[in-house]
Amino acid sequence: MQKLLRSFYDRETMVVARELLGKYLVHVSRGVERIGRIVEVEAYLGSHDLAAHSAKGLTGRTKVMFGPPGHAYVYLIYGMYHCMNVVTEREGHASAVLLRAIEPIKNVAGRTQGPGLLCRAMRIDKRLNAKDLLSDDFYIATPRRTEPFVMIKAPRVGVDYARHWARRYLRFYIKGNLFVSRR
DNA sequence: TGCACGATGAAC
DNA sequence: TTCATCGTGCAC
Repeated sequence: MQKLLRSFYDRETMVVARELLGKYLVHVSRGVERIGRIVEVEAYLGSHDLAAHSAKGLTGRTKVMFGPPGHAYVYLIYGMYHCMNVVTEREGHASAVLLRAIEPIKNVAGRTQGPGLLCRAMRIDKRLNAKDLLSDDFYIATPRRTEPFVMIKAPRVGVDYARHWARRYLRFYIKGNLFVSRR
């Protein structure tokens, strides 16, 4: 597998989001390598995007989004689930891609259809916040063999508070994949 | 120092 | 449709 380089993440967020589909998320913890195929993502375009956490500005939680690309932004949501993002674009742009669902490839137990379930199954929590995704134990890679797929665009989930930004088609997923979260 | 509210998921 | 559960951001 070919690990994605910094230059992959340092591009327009919507391009990164679309190209993350079909890639392999790899996390090694306690000597166990877990791999999931990314099948659903959402793009958060920067501090001007009212649905993005970075729209609140530079705060303790959002500082990772304002940092350099290719790092993980992991946060606790609703007091019980974690969500994982990939920081994109140049430092200071505060954009990211939320990983919403994966297809189990290796050592992934439990359901993975949704950002909270994905993190639970991949053993991803706040300890990985701000971690470099070019690490040896936490990265995204291009699989040796890639399956062709059709991509679907849809509005993002759970961001109705973001007015017109909630209606933009910034959710991308692999058509027909069984592990895409519904709604 | 207090409090309203989630980029969710599961139960009813 | 309701609820579990708690860190964050902002009001006071």
